[in-house]
Amino acid sequence: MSLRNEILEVSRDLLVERGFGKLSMRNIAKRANVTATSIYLHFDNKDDLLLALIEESIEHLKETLVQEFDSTKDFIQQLEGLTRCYIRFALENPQEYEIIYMVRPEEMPRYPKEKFQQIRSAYELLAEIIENGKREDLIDVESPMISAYALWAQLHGVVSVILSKRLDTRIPQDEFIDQAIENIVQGFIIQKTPV
Amino acid sequence: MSLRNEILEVSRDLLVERGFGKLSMRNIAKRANVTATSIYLHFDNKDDLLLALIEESIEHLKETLVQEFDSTKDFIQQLEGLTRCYIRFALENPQEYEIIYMVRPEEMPRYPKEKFQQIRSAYELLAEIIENGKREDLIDVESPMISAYALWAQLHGVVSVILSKRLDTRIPQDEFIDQAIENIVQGFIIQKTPV
DNA sequence: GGGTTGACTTAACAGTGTTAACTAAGGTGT
DNA sequence: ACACCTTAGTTAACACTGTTAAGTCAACCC
Repeated sequence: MSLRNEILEVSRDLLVERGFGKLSMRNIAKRANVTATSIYLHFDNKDDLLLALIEESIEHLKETLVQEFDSTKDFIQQLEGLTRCYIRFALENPQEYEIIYMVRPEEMPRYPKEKFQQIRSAYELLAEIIENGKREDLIDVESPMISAYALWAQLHGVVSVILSKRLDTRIPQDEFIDQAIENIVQGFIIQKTPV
Repeated sequence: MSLRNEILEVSRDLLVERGFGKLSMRNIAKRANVTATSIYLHFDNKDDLLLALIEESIEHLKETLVQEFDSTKDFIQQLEGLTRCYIRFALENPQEYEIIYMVRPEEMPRYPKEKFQQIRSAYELLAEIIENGKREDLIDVESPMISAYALWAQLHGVVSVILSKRLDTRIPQDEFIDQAIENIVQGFIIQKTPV
């Protein structure tokens, strides 16, 4: 196996094992049985390596969502299914989710913004569903793109509150998730039947 | 002025000026005209200093929300007012908001969880409003606490997407915020009038 | 066989948080 | 007055971090 892939694999392992904070060039190198500088032969710098990991994780998330998607279900079921799937992915792969959304574009000035906006590909599926819902006149949204973004932002909030362990200990996580999903989905479909 | 306050002030300035990432003990010390080790005479460690900054920022956020709160308005207006105010605070004080929610409890194992859960005090106002809404039978929520948390999580998601510059450049920020707030608030009040 | 290329290492720089040991000043007790 | 202790600060160092310049060593090419 090429050293590049070895590095990626080791990095992935270390990320899952010890978390983002402990992911250092020297740690990675040590486990790959090379020196830290060798990594620079295959990646421009740490950001570049992280970006490669991020892209892998995005792909993973995307696959998971696509796999879950069931076009035979009705609109609301599709929406709820995807939101549930999204949250499930994040909880089952916390480190992967974190690396996708914790690494901040502004702290990686060397890398083109497009790379980061590519991340939104995860939300494109949402946009598609919403677009369909609009076409079939099931919801009444002005801009499916903005709506999809808003939906995704809310989802991300729910996930990040859980992952960063900010949830009040008195609150059962499952109930919180159910409540949040209900709010999010309901907030969406209300627009067809205004009060 | 005591050195402790001087350090806090300098830290606050540096945080706002250069951001969280550039906030180092040596930088702070240099601007306060002391050595880095002097900081340790007044704070246990960097986490301790950060926590002091966080508490200040929480207080600021809390004050801003309380000031905005207008009990004469009706339930929905109260809800929308507070969500708007929350988002406005975050956009006007990005560094303060970030330090509140970006510093992660798990990366500060030395500090008691309660300190971090105290952060939820910001959401207590939300819980109160919801509680009132329930009492006056304006909404039908099972648990006001869980609902308040869900609401806050959604809000946080919207804010963090904007602050981390993840918003698609084609999407006007204001429209995104309006759409998100509408979704969030609507998702809430629907529960009184189920479809 | 000499030259070039590629993969890798060593050594170093500048930065980080943190600690142990030290200094200097001021106040207190006798 | 003098010894003592506390307070507030320092210097020097440790163990990390990302990153770079320079060097090594083997394999391949002509």
